[in-house]
Parts: sequence; C-alpha cells; structure tokens
Amino acid sequence: MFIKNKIQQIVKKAILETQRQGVLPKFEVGEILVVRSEKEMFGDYTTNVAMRISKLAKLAPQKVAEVIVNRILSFSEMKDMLCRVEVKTPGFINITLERSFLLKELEKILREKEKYGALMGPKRNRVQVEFISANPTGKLHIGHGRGAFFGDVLANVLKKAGYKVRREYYINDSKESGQIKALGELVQGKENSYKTKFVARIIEEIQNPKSKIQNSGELGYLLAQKIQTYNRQFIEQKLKIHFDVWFSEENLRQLGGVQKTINWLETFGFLYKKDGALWFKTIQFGDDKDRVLIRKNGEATYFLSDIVYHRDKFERFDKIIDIWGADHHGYINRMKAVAAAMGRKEDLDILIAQLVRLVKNGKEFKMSKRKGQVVDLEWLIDEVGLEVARFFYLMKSLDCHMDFDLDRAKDISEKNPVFYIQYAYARICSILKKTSTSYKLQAISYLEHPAELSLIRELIKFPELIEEISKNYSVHHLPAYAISLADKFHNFYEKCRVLSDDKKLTLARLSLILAVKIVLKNVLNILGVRAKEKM
RNA sequence: GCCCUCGUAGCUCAAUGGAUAGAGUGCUGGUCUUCGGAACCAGCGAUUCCCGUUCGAAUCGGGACGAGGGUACCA
Repeated sequence: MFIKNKIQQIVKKAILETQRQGVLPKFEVGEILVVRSEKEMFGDYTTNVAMRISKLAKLAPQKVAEVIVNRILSFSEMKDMLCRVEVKTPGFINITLERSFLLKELEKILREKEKYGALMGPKRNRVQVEFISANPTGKLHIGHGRGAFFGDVLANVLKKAGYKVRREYYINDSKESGQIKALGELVQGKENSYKTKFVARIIEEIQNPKSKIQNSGELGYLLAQKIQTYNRQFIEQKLKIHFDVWFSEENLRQLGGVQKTINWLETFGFLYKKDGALWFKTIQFGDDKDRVLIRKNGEATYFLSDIVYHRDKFERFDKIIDIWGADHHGYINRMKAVAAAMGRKEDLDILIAQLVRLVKNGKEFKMSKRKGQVVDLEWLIDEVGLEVARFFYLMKSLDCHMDFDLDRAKDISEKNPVFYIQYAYARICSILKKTSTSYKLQAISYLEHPAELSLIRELIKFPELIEEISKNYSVHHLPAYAISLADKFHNFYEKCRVLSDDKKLTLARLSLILAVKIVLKNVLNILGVRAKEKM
C-alpha cells in the first residue's frame, strides 16, 4: 500500500470516529484527497478534506480540521509513522512523516533494489500501446518523435506498474487505399504527392531492374514496403524502440477481416445503405454524424480498416491505448463510437499528441508530407543525439503545442538536463568505487541532516509516481522527477561529505547514495536514458 | 462558419480547483584546500484581456483577442 493511502485511511478513521462521538454530524464523507505537499514547509502530505466537508459538517473549515487533527493525534500511528499533523489556514491538514518511518522506506529501497516501485497491476491487465504508426509514405518527421518516445516510456511505466504490455505499430499499407495508389502513381510518374528526395531514391531502387507491375496499388505497395523497411530499421536501430507487433493493414485485409467485420456489424443492425454507399450508424454511439464504410465505387474507407483492426485489438487486449497526432483528433468520436458499439468504451483510451510547430527565424515553417516538405526525425537525432532528443520530447506534456525552431537543435544538444542527471549518477558511482566498505542497513539510523532527509523524501516518491503515471498517463512527470532527484542529490553532495573519518556516518551515507543510485537507475531505465558510471 | 486543443518569466516548459504560480535556460552577483565544478547558493523575472461561479481560479463557465488542428464517400 502507498503511504498516501495509509494517510487516507488514518484521516478517514479520524472523521468516522468524530462522527460516532457526535463531535461532527453524520454525513457521507466520500473520497479523501491526499496529495504530496508542494513545499517541504507544508509537510510531506496534505489534505483539503476539512474544506470539502465543512458545509456538510456545518462548521468552519479551520474548526473541522482541528477536530480531525485532534483525533489523529491520539492514534497509535502518531508514534511510528507521523511526527507532525497540523492545521493551516484556511483549513489544510499538513502531515509530516516520522524520521524513523522515512528510514524504513529507505531500507525498503535497499532491500528491493531494482524492484522498488514495481506494482501489482489489476487483474485485467493485458494492455496494448499503439503508437507512431506512421504512414509508409516517407520518413518519420519531427512530429512523430513525440508519440514515439511518449509511447515507449508509457509502455515502460505500465510494465513497471504490473501490466502485461504490448507495443504495436500499425502500418497503413492496404493496396486499396488512396495513399498507396498515389505512391504507385508516383512511381509511374503520374503523381507528385509524397515526392521527397528519400522517396525518389527508393523509386530508383525498385525501377532497376524495371518493374513489370502496372497496377498502381501493387506498385505503391512495393514502394510502401521499401519505405516501411527503412522506417522500421530507423525505429529499431536508431530510436532503439522495439515493437512487439508490426501490424499490416493489407495483411488483415487479405485474411478477410473486412467482410467478417461488416457481417458482424450487419447482424446488430448498425449498417444502412444510402447514395450507393454503406454507412455505419455511429451517431447512436455519440458521433456527430454517421460514417461511410464502403464508398459508392465499392472501395473500403480507412475508417472501415480501423474498425477491423480495433475489433482485432479488443479480442487480444483488455485495455487499448492509441496515441495519435492532433491531426487525427476529429477521429476520436467515431473510434469511441466503435468501442461503444462493441460494449468496450471504457477500454479504449485515445491520447492526442499536439503537433510540433516548426519555426524558422521567428516565422512559421509549414510542414507537408504530401508536398515533401518535412523535417526528418533522423536529422534531429543526428544533430543532438538520441538520449537528449528523447528527454527533450519527454519533458513536455502531450497536449502542449510545442514550437520548434530549427536553430534550437544546437541549444538542445548543449543545454539540457540529461547530463545533469547522468552526472549525479556518475558521482555516486565514483564515490562507491573509492571504498571497499560494504554498507549496513543498521547504519542508516545516523541519517538526520536536513539534506539527507530531503533526499530520502524525494526517493520515496517513486512508487506513487509510477502509479500516478500509469493512471493518468502524465509521462512528463518522470523526467521532472529525475531532475528533482538529481537536484536533491547534488545539494546533499555539497552539504554532506560521504567519505569521512566518522565510520558510522560514512556507512549511513554510503547506504543513502546506494539507494539514490538504485532509484535513479530505475528512472533512467524507464526513460530510456543510459545510467553511465563515467561521463 | 462550426468543432477540438492551447495561450504562464526574454526563451523552452511545469503546476489532480488550493497555501508564497515551479524548473531549465538567459542575465546579475556569490561559493573553490573538487568524495568528478558538467556542481552549489542568492537575486531579477510571468498566469493575454474582461465578466462570473467558489471559502479559494492559471485551472471551471461566458465573452473578446491570438496560435495550431479538424470539419471528405483522403489517410
């Protein structure tokens, strides 16, 4: 159980007891919100419950808080877990953990090592994270970087949180699709969409020897496969992101998935014909309008493919997380409608990554894949390095519209927090190497310096952080945590010398920095940044 | 037009309706007999504007202004 939840229980118990004694009137208490205090002066945890229930209690918030706190002060937990519980205007209850309790948590880190922070996922635990899924019409661009690293780290976090996670990449390579045909026509010289230097080079490859294929779908498919091979290599080797499944739309189509899905929708009466096309009644599941599945000319829409695909996904997973670019946000309702039609609305989460806006010399620079004006993700990686690029993306929340000035690449590579964090790790390793003394758990009772305790307080936030991210997908809190932990360590390092003549204190501090090493490495692993012993 | 995002220090970004709005970078000034100075400390500096809801609003509601995206029988 998390510390947070223990405190929740204590507060709840206090309220219920005061109600039983008639100090507070009876009412439904509801969920008690306990959060980490923003500042150390407000203790470790804080709750606003007194302000929330003040109306029901018919008492001023401050008074309610006092009643609750007085009750808590009489609890046995006060002795072994909490050292201070106080009321602050206008009615906050601030809770400070007992030093011995902090040390117990520290001990836990040293005992559990890399398993520290690992949680037990709920029973229904097969989760799929689908991300990047770039169309095979060209290289990955700067915008794809967001979804790429976010998805990868989210999958790492979910795994840490105890879920069975699968990473999946969906390839829109249907020979019937407009984009694949357009690629084919590009090869035939009838089209100019998707024409980039990169694509032109690949076209040369497939035309030599000259291809006999005439059909634009087939020809486009051939080109798309080449592009996809390149992208996959880039993702695996350069981005170092590994997918469990590379899912081909064309493959699904060939297996007859399309017809099966239509039959299935038909039996539920979700379909109708209008203007020569086949429609899906998505309105009845919350969409703004019904959608076409089969066009007048007999071709399937992209939406139909996606339904087929998602039906397949729902069979394989309990929970699906789709990470899309903001240009697909208009698609959310209809996909949600599909999930609702399957009775699985709650099992589909669609996350939208805002697009990256390119700026050059203060002016916007439009990217267009169709016109071939894109900035490669590969370029950025080459320019600033993989880890720095990863971190740069991961620090930002998915829904922030980010501006990227091409001239910033140099800045990013020089001024970033990655080294700061890695440096903290290297410093720890360097100290540990200087001594052959092995640490002892008992020694940690000598830790009492404010910088030491502050560092421990930071360390023990980790499990709750993992839980939080696995629930609300706020991946950007992880890099922030890494920075904050490194910060607390550097601060400690300045104030407290680890290796000294005081043997007991040396042992205690060695244990402490070992714990920092464990958690830091853990965080860096999840972020996909190397923990290096030397810089 | 309508719909969805978003608007926070000079810049890039944080902040489940909470307390004195945080970081990094930049700038100013300090720390040095380095367990690795790629460090530490201090200072300057911000919620686009106007109403409203609330004990309390960057956050919720309405409006104005601004940015991006979507509005296809494209993907």
